[in-house]
Amino acid sequence: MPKTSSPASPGKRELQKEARRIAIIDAALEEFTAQGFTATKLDDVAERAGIGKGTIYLYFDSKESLFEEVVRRNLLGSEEMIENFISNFAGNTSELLAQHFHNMYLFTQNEKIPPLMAMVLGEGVRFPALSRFFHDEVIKPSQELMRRIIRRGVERGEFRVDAEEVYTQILIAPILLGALTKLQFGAFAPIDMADYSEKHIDCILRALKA
Amino acid sequence: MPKTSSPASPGKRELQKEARRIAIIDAALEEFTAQGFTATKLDDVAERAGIGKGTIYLYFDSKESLFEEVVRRNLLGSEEMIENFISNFAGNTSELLAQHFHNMYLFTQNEKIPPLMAMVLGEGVRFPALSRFFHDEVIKPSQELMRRIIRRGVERGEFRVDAEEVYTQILIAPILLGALTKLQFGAFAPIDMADYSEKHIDCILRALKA
DNA sequence: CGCAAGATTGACCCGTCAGTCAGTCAACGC
DNA sequence: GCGTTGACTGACTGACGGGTCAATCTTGCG
Repeated sequence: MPKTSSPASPGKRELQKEARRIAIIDAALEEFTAQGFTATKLDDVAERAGIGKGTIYLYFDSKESLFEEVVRRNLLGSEEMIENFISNFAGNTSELLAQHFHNMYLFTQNEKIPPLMAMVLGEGVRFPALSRFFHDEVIKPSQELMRRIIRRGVERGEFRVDAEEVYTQILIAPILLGALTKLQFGAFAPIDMADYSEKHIDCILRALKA
Repeated sequence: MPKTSSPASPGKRELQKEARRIAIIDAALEEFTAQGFTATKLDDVAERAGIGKGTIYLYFDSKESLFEEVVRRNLLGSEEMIENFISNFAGNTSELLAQHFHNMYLFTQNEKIPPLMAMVLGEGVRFPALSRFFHDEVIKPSQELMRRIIRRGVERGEFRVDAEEVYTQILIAPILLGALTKLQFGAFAPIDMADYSEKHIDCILRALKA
């Protein structure tokens, strides 16, 4: 079988390896999100990445660890960026909150994200390690950011004093459900996400306002 | 050829058949919710139901149609009951809404329900028919009930006039996310669902109040 | 060049199940 | 009883796909 990947890259093997690793993860993302974890065949992942199946095992221990890497690389947040955004925001907290939610909606608009979330929710139960990782690395930091914003609002007297006691899940839930609904039912029951997000943010502000 | 619908006709075999059908669905529910669709072995379903695997195929065409039956039997709502409840409610709409949400929280507290929801989310993408069914039979009716309650509130001047425009998903989302969160992360990050639901209902009422 | 080290490959191995079906068993009518 | 009918069974099959590894190719270096 002729080798095709010979062109160029006289450079380091190191670079090649890292590029290949990423190519595999990207291909796996495509397949996992399209087929789900169990239904995805590593043969297909390999084909999409333009390599042989065996090669996958040079980079990952198993299908499962590949899956974890896919989640890791694609859901791991840019928390620092958001943190800076929050710290440096000058306007009032309602605007800050609205902007932050807007950003989250943008994030979930990325077509790769909802299927990934659905997978983690749907198949996560059978991967406790992944579940834990997801909670610690994605859910918890995101909750803490939310809490910081709310605290800011309370301190400035913009939000009611017991606003901090509201579970951040309650506030965020519609974003996730919106993404999942669109994924599952969008084909026959489309949602106007712009309108949806606007109404959502409006509801939240009403619920938190002093 | 034996009697079809005449009352009090024991027809031993008939009864046996219906009982067996239900036994299979119940066993399948257990296995599906514990293992997920793909990971569930029909041998295990059969063993749990106390029958041979072949028998399953006397009652269902395939693993997939068995799955659909499981969903059908367990998520199909008691809409009429709820409808009566709403129609006959005497108090103000805030109380009605609170009560209705309370009921939904109770429903999701049933330990069988969250895994089922997670399955529909996780594997639903590969079963468009199921997705559609789920939307038409579960989501849509539930949204319509919600909308009726909100309309009642608006008509009585209890809710703001544009409350009807709020997407019912936004209001319901925290229930689903709460159930899923508890399922996925409850083991290491427990939630006080009573408190959670209370805060949730409080938020909603603030968001809708006139 | 030539060759060793390392990278890649895909045919193969092997366990796993969904689904089948020939044979067994139990109920019912007579 | 006894024969017919339908329910039930579980060993079997065929497809499938995760994971392996001996063979092959590529690269870097002397």
